[in-house]
Amino acid sequence: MLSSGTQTYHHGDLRSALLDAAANRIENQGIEGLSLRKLADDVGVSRSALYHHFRDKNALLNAVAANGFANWIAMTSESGGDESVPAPVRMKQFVYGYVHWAVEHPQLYDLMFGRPIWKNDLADDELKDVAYPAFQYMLSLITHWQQQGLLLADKPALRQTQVIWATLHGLAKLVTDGVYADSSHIDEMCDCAVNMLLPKQ
Amino acid sequence: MLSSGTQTYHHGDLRSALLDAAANRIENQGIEGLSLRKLADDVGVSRSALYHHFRDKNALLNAVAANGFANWIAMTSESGGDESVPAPVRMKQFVYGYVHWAVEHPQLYDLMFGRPIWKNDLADDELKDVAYPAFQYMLSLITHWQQQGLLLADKPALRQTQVIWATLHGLAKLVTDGVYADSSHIDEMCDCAVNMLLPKQ
DNA sequence: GCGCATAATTTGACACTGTCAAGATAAAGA
DNA sequence: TCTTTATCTTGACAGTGTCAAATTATGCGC
Repeated sequence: MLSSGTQTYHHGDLRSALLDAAANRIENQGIEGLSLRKLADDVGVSRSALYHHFRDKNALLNAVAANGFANWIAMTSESGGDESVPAPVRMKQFVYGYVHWAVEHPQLYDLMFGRPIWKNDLADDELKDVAYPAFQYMLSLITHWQQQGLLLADKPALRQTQVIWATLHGLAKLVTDGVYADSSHIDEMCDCAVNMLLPKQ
Repeated sequence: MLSSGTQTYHHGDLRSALLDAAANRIENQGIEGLSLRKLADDVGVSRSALYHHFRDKNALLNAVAANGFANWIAMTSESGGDESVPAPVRMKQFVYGYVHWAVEHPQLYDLMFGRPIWKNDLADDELKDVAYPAFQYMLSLITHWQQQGLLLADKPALRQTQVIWATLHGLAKLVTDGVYADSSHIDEMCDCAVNMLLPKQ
């Protein structure tokens, strides 16, 4: 009784059903609230059926993060690619896009850029294959800004990329974590960040 | 058989013994690796003795974070307080101090400024009482920089504080999480950040 | 269409987690 | 000394991730 297109054997496409359910639960309850057994209940399957599609809980999280990066890259290249608008405007749009995406997917953002996966060396090859190009894309984009004269000419592009990314990352995390800033002033904060990072407006 | 100064009843000062052991374990294995039962073993006490000194595991983490903030404030006011050195140098020292402290205590920094505690509203009053003054101190410090002409005069100090803090926070997290930057270039990144954030050098 | 190999799924079990209730112990106060 | 009170332990429970063995259903070769 196979209903839709590409899928594996008898229970339908369990792998992507698990991925969807996991993404949903993460979005709502956060990574902490994700239990493999509840997940199995959501999909209507036994608690250890998952292990035939993912080696680990970590492998499942990696796959969710990988999907997130694919989504993220789509959003990012959309707001950065249009060559007809002037570079400063594109930079502003990029900053807005970056922070807003993080605010709209706080838990997913946390999973993708957070300590548990990267510092503890839990990222598998599949995730690295999609995450590293994303990092590289940011580098090329900001290098491009520098070439267009938006940034300091006498500082290495890599360092400026790291600082700009740090600012975006920090804005995103402070807002999503609710530590100090709240989400009603995101745009003002983004504006201020662009103003401070562009040497001459 | 009470050995040292201020302590409660018969087992000695269990509360602070637990705090010390918890801080040690967090420093080494991270928050994820902290189990109340291992902690009890470390101190040589039963698994639920802890509940007479902390309501929860969360209450214990709050107390560790609160200690971290006390430590952090001591470090911070040390590098920012000396009025004899010029303001730009002090700012640079502050940036260095901030990022280096985070890199030296990555797990503790994560606990103090991370999502689990703040977003999920798990911070108790004791923690807020020591954390909010820390945030306020950063605001007053950066406002002071603005008054001395280091920052943009036409942008609100609060916004610039948020952006600067976001940059520091982002640098710290990117380095400690090992996402993109590694720790051998911390100083170069800090230098670059200061250069980019100061409108005229 | 039949039977076998193989993949998918389930059940049982284990070690581990945080937390609580009830009992045991030792200290403090009268 | 006796009572009270705080401290600590033991037993228990629900929940977690993970694995081995058993069960089921699917696809392929005949």
